Amino acid sequence: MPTTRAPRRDATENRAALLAAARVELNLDADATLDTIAVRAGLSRRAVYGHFATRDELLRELITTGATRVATAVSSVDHADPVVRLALIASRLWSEVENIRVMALFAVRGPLKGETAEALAPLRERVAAAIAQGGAAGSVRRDIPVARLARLVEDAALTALTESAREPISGIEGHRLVMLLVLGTVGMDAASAAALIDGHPELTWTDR
Amino acid sequence: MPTTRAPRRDATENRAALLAAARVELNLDADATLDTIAVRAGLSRRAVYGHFATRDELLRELITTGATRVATAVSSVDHADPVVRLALIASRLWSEVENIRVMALFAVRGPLKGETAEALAPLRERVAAAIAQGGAAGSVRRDIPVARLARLVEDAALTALTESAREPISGIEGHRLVMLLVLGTVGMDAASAAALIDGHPELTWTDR
DNA sequence: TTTATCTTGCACATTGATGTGCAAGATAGT
DNA sequence: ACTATCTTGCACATCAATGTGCAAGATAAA
Repeated sequence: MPTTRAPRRDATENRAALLAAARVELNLDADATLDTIAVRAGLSRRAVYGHFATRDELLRELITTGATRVATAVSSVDHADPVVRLALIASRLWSEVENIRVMALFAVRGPLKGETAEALAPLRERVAAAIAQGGAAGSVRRDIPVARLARLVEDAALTALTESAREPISGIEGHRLVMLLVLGTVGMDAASAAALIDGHPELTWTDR
Repeated sequence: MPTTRAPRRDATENRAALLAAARVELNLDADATLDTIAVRAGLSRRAVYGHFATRDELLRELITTGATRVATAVSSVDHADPVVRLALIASRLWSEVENIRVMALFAVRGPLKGETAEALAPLRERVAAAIAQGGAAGSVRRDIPVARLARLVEDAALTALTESAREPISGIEGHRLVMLLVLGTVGMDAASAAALIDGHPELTWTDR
């Protein structure tokens, strides 16, 4: 009986490289080819099929791991003030820009729509909860129904992330921009939003 | 010499129907097939080629006519207060939802990127001008460079238009939502934005 | 009614991308 | 060094969508 040997190190590395390449390439072009992705990962298109049965499977993995990262990044957010909490969430999203953009992409388009939206559900819930609480406290606008405002807040964050792809933006600026847009969408004026950010050390940009 | 006869009435109607169908269908699915579009227009796929040489030509026409409509809708906007002007522009965009969405689509994606962006240039300029003026007057935030803020404002408007596709929204509400988001992005708090809208009769919703 | 104009249906060529089979070569585990 | 594991390159099958040619039929203009 031939005892199975351990998987080769380079193989697992290549698998990871493929996922990373897909993330990068899909951020550049939503219709990126398998070949494009493989080449960027330093492999041939044929080799991809040694790691993933189909293109969709690669994307599926990309999405689920991305969703996990985002979920954990956001789950650790906690703060009494719901508005600060929203800013914190925005802040975390910035650190996951590439993942978020890919997921936003497939949440709208293609056969993985359902799964992607589902994977992002926890994020939606946290945002909606913060908005509801903020509305009750009077610190968040009440002229837009909670569910809708939650979607708009997501879009606002996404806008900032997309902007960062259009024109290069530094880490600090991007980080601040996401928070500003989210707070603005929630009904806060620009000056107050800036003050709130500067008044809370946990909202300061830290590189890693 | 055979004097050419006038084009048939149904033919020109069908041409228009094709463009309309494309607009609708592309709003539902960015990757809509020529066949899908033709069927919605009540024609066969083959008939499309009697009106447009290629798929791209159909889209090109859709975009240029759309751009013209948007341009004229926005060009008539004029108001001393730059912020009100922005709200007015937002208001006009709402009346061109479908056109705008299609154009936003092709401004990012596909071979018509360049043309689409170019066709939207006048809109961009007007927004940027209003922002610059508002910044000087102190009624618009100055913590974000004008060009970038102009893009973000466009995105904010687009967000509202997209939201209207996600969940049905009445004309009045949609109209108001676009303005609210634009004003919020420009730095205004929710209450002031609402007050501004309600205080200016030219910002009132009119069905037509 | 006559006739040019449009539409249709079908067959077919083309293109671009995905997915498979297989043999030969490269590489890491043992 | 031996060998399982990966990668490669090429050929090939498949699929969906675009674009063409052509003949027969429908429809509006004259």
